[in-house]
Amino acid sequence: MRNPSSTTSTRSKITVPTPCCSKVGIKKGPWTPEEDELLANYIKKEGEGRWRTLPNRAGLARCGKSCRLRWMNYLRPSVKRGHIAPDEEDLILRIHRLLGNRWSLIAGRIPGRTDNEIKNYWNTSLSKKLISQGIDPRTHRPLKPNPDSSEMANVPVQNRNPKSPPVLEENGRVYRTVATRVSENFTAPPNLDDQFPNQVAADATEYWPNHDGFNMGSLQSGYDQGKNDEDHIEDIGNEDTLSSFLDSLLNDNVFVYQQRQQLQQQNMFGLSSKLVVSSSQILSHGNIWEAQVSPPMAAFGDKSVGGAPFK
DNA sequence: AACTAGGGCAACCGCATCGTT
DNA sequence: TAACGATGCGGTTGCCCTAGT
Repeated sequence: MRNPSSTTSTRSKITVPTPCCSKVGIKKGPWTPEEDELLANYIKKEGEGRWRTLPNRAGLARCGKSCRLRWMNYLRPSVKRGHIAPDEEDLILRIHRLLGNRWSLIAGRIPGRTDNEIKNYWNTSLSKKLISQGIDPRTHRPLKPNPDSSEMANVPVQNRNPKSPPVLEENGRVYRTVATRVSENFTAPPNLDDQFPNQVAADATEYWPNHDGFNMGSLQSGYDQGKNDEDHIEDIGNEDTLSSFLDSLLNDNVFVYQQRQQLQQQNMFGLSSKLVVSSSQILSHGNIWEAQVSPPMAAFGDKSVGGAPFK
């Protein structure tokens, strides 16, 4: 569930029952083949949407939410069912490490898979597999903390630096810390891949080389090196930028900062996509940069009407 | 064969968010 | 600006199946 502190709402806090869930005479429980057929035929003819009134129009004694869920998770032609392939599993692991339990976002990057399916797979299979490998499925870090950093092992990355501010929301935009120089001297990291072959390196010990495309100059334009300990904020762009950003992360690339100009232009339009990446240390110009993008509690790609922004 | 425990998965539920009025 | 409606998301529940005893 969302972290209540991650967002603010102007809505009344009075809980209003979702109308379609409180109706009498609404059928619950497993769907029958007949119901499936009714729903599928109706959507094929009329299209998706207007879920609230769809049951009546389709002749179903279900609530709109139930119809939507059934369609999205089961009946949609694009839904791929069955065994999750190893490459899909690897992708889930990598994205989950970056995003946390953002199932819809993870599903959005795995064609044919639904958020529900991935969530179930995670809860029933992957998390156990990680635990058996000695990895905390929540943090993607070793379950047995390193004695050198035992106190920090379970501390969210964002909170390790007491000076790190929380995610900021201002003027309808969302900001998060981008980079903090944490070390002048680079020391080769241990290779966790040997220990945890199914995991990308735990971010606490992840060091990224200065890949092509990492434009330090443009980074510095958002970060004043004269204020090493200060935090810096960077607005996040739209879903295209986010998508390419995620791609770059998944490919073990570093931020594509040359898109910064484009980002700034996009931000002029008030786009407020929120980006979550666990802290990663980026080697650049002899320094290790700790990218402190919003932690999973932040509202990465928060839902919006008309479809999840990054699906 | 009967019972029990555990896993897998579909579906439900509560609530956040956004657009509209 | 607030209220409302519609939609989407993530956590949780509960049913069904299977393996073990």
